[in-house]
Amino acid sequence: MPPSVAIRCFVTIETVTFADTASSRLELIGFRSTAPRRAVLNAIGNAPGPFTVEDLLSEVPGVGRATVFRTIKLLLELDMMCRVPLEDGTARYQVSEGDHHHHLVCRTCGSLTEFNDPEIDARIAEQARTRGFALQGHSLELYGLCQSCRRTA
Amino acid sequence: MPPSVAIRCFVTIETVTFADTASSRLELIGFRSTAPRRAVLNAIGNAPGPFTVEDLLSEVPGVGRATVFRTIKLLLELDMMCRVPLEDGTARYQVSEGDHHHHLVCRTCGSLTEFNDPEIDARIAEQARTRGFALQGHSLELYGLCQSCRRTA
DNA sequence: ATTTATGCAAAATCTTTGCATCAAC
DNA sequence: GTTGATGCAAAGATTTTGCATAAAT
Repeated sequence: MPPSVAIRCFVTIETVTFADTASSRLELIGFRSTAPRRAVLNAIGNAPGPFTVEDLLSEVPGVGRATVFRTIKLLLELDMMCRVPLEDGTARYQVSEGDHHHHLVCRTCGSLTEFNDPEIDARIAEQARTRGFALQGHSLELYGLCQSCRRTA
Repeated sequence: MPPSVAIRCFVTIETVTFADTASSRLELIGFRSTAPRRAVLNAIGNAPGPFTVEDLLSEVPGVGRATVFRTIKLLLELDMMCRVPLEDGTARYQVSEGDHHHHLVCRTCGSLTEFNDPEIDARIAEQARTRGFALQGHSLELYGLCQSCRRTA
């Protein structure tokens, strides 16, 4: 009988959170990892959906307003989060799922769905080119009723 | 010699101003034509380009802030003016030239150029349809440098 | 006469800033 | 020990509201 060998394999499934990723990226470019900052990043990462600044403020009771505003600004500048303008002039924030994208904004429940459309992007680039406009960015939001609100209505 | 007939023809070229048009439309739906309101409509009609609420306020010194805000809101609701959201969260206002349209927003000089693209609109409708989204409106802004700012830069 | 619109000033929002203190590196 | 980050509260900026008065129909 040949000798047997026991092989035990540990597989750790690590969920890399938004807070972790963001924190690392911030540290890389010289920002410090502080408790208040991490708290804000966690709150953002755990948000169940699009949120307002007010929402975020109430999720991090110990943290000062200024810090929350400063953190949001930081993440926006680094494209780690996106700001979605609503029709009433207010905005919602959300962690960007992919790269560049557009949004479907539900007027009833406020849900935000990201989507991409290379054809639209191409036409946009073309329109800019035609007009001698040096395109640097764009923003596209669709407003209406999401699938479930539509059924309810 | 046959009798002659003099025919004199008066042609009046009337420039119908924005203020006139808007005022009439407002009266038609039951709003009153008041001096402050007309002043605001005139200022809007005479604006050399996109303007902020602040710009408008300073153009109608005698008129109260509330009236200016209320008039803007009214015109937006009636689609007689459009609100263009900028990247910094502020907005500019402009009399809509055509029907539905999109905007090229110059990051340097702030100029706003309207454009249309049926193909983009079609793709947008298609994207909504695919997702079971009842599309009711959309907003598309392109950010970058306009032709002249681009040359200067 | 009715009823809408106005102006004012206060209130309500929303965001930024100055600065002393605290914490990270 | 340096330097960046924080919290607080005050200041700014922006928009809305209540209400007595004025003006339009």
